[in-house]
Amino acid sequence: MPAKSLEQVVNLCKTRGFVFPGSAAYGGVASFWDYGPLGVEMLNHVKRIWWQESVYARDDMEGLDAAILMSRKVWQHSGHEATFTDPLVDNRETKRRYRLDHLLKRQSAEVLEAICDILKPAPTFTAPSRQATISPDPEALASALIYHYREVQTHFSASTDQMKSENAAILMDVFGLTEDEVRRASADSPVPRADSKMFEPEQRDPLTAAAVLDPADGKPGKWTAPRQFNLMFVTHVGPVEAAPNTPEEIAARAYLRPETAQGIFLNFKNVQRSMARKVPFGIAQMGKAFRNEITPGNFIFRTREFEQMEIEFFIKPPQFTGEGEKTDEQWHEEWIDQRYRWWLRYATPPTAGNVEMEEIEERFRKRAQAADELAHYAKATTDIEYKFPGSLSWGEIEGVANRTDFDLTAHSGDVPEEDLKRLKLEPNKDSNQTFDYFDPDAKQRYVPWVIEPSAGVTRAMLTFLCEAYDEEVVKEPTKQEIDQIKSDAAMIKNNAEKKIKAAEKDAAAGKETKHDPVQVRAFLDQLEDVVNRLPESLDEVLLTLDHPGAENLEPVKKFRVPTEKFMEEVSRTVLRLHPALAPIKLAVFPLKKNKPEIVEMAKGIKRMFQKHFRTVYDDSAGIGRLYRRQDEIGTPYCITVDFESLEDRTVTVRERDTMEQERVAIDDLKDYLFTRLDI
RNA sequence: GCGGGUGUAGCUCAGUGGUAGAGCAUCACGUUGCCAACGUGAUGGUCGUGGGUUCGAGUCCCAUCACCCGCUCCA
Repeated sequence: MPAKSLEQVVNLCKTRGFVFPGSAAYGGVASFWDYGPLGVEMLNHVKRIWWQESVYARDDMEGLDAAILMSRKVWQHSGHEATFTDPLVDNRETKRRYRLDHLLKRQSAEVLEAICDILKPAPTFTAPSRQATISPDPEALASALIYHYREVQTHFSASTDQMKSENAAILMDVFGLTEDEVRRASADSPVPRADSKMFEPEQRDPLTAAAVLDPADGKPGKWTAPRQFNLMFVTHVGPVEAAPNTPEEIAARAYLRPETAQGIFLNFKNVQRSMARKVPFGIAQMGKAFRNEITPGNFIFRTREFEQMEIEFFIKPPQFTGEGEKTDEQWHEEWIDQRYRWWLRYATPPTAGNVEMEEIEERFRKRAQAADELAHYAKATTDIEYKFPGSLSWGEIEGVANRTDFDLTAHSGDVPEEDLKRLKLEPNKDSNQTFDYFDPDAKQRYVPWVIEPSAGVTRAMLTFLCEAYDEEVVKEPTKQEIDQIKSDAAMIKNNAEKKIKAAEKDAAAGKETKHDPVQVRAFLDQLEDVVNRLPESLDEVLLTLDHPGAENLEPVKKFRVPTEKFMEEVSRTVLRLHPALAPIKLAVFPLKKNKPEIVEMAKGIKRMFQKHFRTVYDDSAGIGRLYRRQDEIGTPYCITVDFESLEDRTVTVRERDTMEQERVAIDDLKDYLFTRLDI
């Protein structure tokens, strides 16, 4: 059974040294996490099994590690600078937030025309070239609106004016520019400053004036101005600090890469030539990537700093594929399948039976993205998703995209007109290379197409942790103990019923209520369901107490402590990780720590293995507790040295999932463990 | 950014204006012949931060910071 709530996994991670909140001493920074001693082991294992399968096990792959910082031009031509920004608007009435272009797509033609009518006479669009940009096409209209609102804000916002004059002062003082040069440098304000009558009232807020409807309630919203969210982290190359938006600052600007893929595209020819590769072949890369996510969260599921494992697999374009050769669509399918099997293989411990394997498979699925979900570069994308516990539920863990020849063409300097048109690209005047390939077999020159399987390392770790987490009942609870829980639950119910009545009475009298009757009722229903299914549902009892409706109920508080203690007695927490993923592979214990010969022998066995994989020695508790501790962090094997060991040089090897023990000679240990750990 | 919630020991939390607590964890000593045993003791806190009310504030008031959940998304 996998984790029932994300909370369980988060707690385990924090207490057992997998993941710690970042910068905790200073109150923490949302979305940044530090990986502890066990976390770093596991991340390394995830990366290792991926690299082994993606690079070593194949004949058609090479590796790469490109720089995190690249020329800003890379991101201009890849489309990220223009597309990796989301203009968002809020409805002050419904408190809903939308992406502007998505919102416009859901408006009627009349509304879109109304917006155009408002924009056309506005001073923002008086220039003929600007006038042409106004059209009822949602995407074009979105960018026109963003530009328009920014101009409006520039003219009415005091703080913006102030910032502008400060910037101007710095430019003049420090860089010695004239007033005229400052005006030209400041590309953000092509419209001269005017008095407040410059914009008609409806021109100040076209979205609200044109009665743009909120899809949530179908009524016209009270909209905020669209704000641009650039999802890329900006930094500067060079130690000189320049004032914002000055030419010096803009020239030094760089982005932390939002994906590792572009580094591969730029090195396509380097790798192909130096390794004498023929298409089809692929390049794999792992590394950190950074995205200023608007909403990070769900623990390490979506973070602003994360690590990717990406493959760009270069294939023949469809128009050149001959008889019997795989098409782009077939290659796409093959990679989806390949990657899906990888996820399943490492989510399944070797001890799993057929029933377990089927259950695991049900929590992984492939999902083809709909046309309107696709990224700007993709022809088709299929996501591999995992059913995470709790509200997170189905979440993407890998995307396998058909990126066509978009990226390689976008970075090429010399591209035929028809290809630019087909890919909706502008000619690239910055690049001095053409990323094409001469196919010696077909005797043709072409820009390869690309299939991209792209997964997150940290997200993979979360996936495997959630899937491996189990709270197993190991000691059959007595009927008496079950009855105790039942009677406690009955008491909670009694008390809660009273609180519900009181709350309803207060609510009727217009008074503030301490309890939300609906929530409390929902909690009671859940509790009843769990109690009815006892003892099978034993592991759900404590989780139920976290229900929002259980808050502020006295009997619940009293119930929690003894129940927690009871649960600790009858159950064990075990991470059923695939051995390849387990942070610690082996733990060695002495049965008696005050018998020096036993201790010495145990430490000797630890030394035998520690250079091969992470091995620990522990004698700080009774043998039962030592086993449980290792179960909790997924250590697949424990070795115990006892009195018999001193006589015949055999030890007890205990397996994590089955808790079965086997007597193994010390001399056979290496064989025994290496085969089972697949090392 | 908006709405809601939470900040007390390493963790989970109790503390309803009057001496800062419990369980777990950690450490030491003793005991312990294979699945979260026991005994004794110890370590650990400017109660998120700043201000106010009060004889007295963890508790009431104001401000502020941080984190969590929801909204946009996606590896």
